[in-house]
Amino acid sequence: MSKPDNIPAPAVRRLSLYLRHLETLQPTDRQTVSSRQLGDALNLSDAQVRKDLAYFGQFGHPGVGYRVTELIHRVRRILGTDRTSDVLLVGVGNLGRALLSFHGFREKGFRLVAAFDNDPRKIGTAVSGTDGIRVQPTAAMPDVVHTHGIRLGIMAVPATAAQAVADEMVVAGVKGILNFAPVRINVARGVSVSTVDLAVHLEQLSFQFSGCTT
Amino acid sequence: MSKPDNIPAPAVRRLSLYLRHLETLQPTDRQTVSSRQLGDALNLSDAQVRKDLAYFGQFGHPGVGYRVTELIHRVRRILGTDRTSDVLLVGVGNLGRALLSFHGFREKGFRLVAAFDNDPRKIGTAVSGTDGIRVQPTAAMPDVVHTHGIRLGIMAVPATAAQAVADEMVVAGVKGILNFAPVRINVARGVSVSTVDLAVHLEQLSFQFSGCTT
DNA sequence: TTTTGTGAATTGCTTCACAGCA
DNA sequence: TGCTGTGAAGCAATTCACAAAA
Repeated sequence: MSKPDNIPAPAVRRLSLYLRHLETLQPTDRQTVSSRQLGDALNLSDAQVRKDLAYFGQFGHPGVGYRVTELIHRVRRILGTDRTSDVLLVGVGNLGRALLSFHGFREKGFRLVAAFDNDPRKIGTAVSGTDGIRVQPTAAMPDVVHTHGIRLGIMAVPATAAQAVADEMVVAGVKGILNFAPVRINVARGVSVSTVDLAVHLEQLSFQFSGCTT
Repeated sequence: MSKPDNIPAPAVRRLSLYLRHLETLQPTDRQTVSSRQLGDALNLSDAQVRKDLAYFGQFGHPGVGYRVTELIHRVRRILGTDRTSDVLLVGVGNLGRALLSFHGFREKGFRLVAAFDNDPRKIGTAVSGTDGIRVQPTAAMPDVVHTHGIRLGIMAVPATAAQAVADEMVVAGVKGILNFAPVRINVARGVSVSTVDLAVHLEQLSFQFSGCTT
């Protein structure tokens, strides 16, 4: 019963934002939201919200709006976060350790369960703030991926190592890579990569005012 | 001599990626790149590359391509990273400390020069790996922003504090905020925000295969 | 030749506007 | 009345294709 994948990529991105906002609504006593209210909260038109959600099914109730808890469940199912999934991390540097001890992933349906690094001084050490995750060599990835049924990996390694590490992850069976190295990563079909480049974000902000001031 | 700002936002985003790739080319002996070569490296069409660059001026040489070092200088000037700019950080938690000790910003034209946090136990302490940055209370922001001429700030605080902290940053004079809290931030006109939500990125990856497998 | 810069054609996303349901 | 879902219209971004330059 999968929808025809004519779904615009921007619509999928916004789906996560809808979910994020809906989750802030749940603790309140509000039972329903209209497309207009959702749009106002995210700076989008009401039509945009309705069209986005309609790509994935009929979730709304005419004259009423969208029921908050119902929509949360539906969106989580679509994103695949209705069940918790295990995630691994490669690269236990400063950023890697920060990500490992970040507990915000849990409530979003992601659980960091393993950490890898090839620095001999790190292998075997426990990562603080993680109830017992120990650093393993990347050679152990295939085993861990298989036994935990892992599909997602976070990569926080230097740019020079990134492509090689990504290749190892893919061979091990990882299907989605969140990449923090400032390089384009090439992967086989069926695997996806999402790159977060901090310098690129700063450059975008920098551009905003360098345009007007000069 | 500013270009008419009919420039598509996606073109500006890609400009950073062009720069990133050009910088990897500079150490090699290659003097020029064609739009096709640049496009191949980034999975874009040659026409896309030419059109993007043409929004900002005429940088190419027909029959030759783009001269690498020339284009690097031009793009940096456009992005405002031809001069190093000082950046502040608010929120000295695990992520904040990781960002402070990340030296990759330097070569991109950004220098982290100050750190703020309102936890009394952190104020006054030095942040390791940062040649001497000491944590200050956020009340000190206006002074620091003024004396350093700071325009950019990174915000690594809990979601619950994010909007209030952002307001303080804007009052202090910050013009661009890189936000790591998973909430939408509202700011005055003339200020821009770029949000990096790690959970959202994982959800996007998760969506890729939850679509096909079910 | 090779390769840029750019109008024209095309694709794709967003907004409009309204029928239909509660 | 209030609100959704959706075809049609409108707009923005990408690709095409070619004249001009080296």
